[in-house]
Amino acid sequence: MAADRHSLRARKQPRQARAELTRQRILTAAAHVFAEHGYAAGTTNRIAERARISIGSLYQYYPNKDTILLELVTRHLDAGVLSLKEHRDGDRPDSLEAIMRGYVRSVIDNHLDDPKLLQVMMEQTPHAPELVERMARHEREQVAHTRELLASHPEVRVTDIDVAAHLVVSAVGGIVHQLVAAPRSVDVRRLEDELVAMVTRYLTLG
Amino acid sequence: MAADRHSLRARKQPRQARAELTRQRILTAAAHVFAEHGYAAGTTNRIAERARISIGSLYQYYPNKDTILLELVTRHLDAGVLSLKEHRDGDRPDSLEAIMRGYVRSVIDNHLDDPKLLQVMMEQTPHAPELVERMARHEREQVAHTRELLASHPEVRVTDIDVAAHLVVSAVGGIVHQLVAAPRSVDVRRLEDELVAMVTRYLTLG
DNA sequence: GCAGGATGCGAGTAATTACTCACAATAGTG
DNA sequence: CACTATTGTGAGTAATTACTCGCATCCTGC
Repeated sequence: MAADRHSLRARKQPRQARAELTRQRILTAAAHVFAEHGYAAGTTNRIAERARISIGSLYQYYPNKDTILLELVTRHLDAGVLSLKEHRDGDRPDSLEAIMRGYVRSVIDNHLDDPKLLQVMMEQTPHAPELVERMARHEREQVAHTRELLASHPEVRVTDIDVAAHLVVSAVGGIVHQLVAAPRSVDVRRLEDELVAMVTRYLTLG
Repeated sequence: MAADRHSLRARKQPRQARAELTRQRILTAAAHVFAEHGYAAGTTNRIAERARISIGSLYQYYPNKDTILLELVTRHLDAGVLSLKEHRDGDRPDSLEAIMRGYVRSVIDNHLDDPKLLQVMMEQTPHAPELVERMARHEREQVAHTRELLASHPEVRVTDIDVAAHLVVSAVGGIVHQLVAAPRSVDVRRLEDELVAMVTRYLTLG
């Protein structure tokens, strides 16, 4: 996971339809392999094998191993943002608790999808500057959005909105990641209820 | 990070004082190297070099690389438990908030000590069965202890003590890990205050 | 001071793995 | 069909790295 000088080399971009298909096959295979073996043991040869293409083809689409993970992370983040947007647009709840429930559930659903892969992404983030940057930006956006939400909602009573927004995002993210890391010893929906309750009470009783 | 058959091979145990010293040197060096390079790039040769011993000597004390990390994790967990005990025995606070403040601060202090190393430990945990087991046990103990605390404290009003204990441990652990992973963009003590407030309110207004 | 055990050494080995390159197969175009 | 650009192939390479082993050095008890 070091800086790579392969990045600069020009990669041809797909002209035929099968090229795009191969790209997708590689990503899907990589997701499986990384989830099963972790990043270090998830070798590029294994990925190619699983995708049923040759190792040479793989390197025609991705200049190095890091880039594959980077694309997986990007897609995961994009999917998360989209999911949040959908949750918000679906219904217009007025109570703060309903909003928080939507948020919490959305985050949980995103992460329970493929816990192992998510674990790998979290692991490798600190070792790739590109990933660090992307994650940091994503978090800033989350906090900013939450801040706006809190600021505009009449039920919210906290002294410092910035800190509160940060805490909410950290709490939900942190707990869900804990949940993902360890095999869940407690019912997910049950924990969701309590988490929503905790956050809501915190926000309304400042 | 696979199963290793070296583990069974007998390792001599120290007779002379310098042996124990070397052991300690290895551990200290390993902590630095893992923190700086991560686990995969933190090679045993680098550790030996930093400890100013030969690679051969290193393998006289630890049968393989995994074992070194395992010992570091063990010591960290033990230190954490000890720190918690001290916090509890130091003063006898009666308010729930004071207890929670002590707990949160203890966890934060433990983790802010060497964030990078902690990151590596968290990363590797899922890849070593021994570590998984140890961590799981540690968490069970934490939850059990918290459960007892909540059960015996008159201020606590929650419907399900088990879930509440789980949530508190997850929340504190999760948020602190988030805090450690990302460069903290918000003041630590400030976040601590709010975290304590959140948890306390949750517990007292069930 | 010496015998024997404990500790230290480090060049070398076997295995792994990211990545290359010379070439083959295939698809679009006139 | 021929011709060219695009896509696919996989044996091979260079680098890395966990770990070994035969030997040197040191310490301790007698």
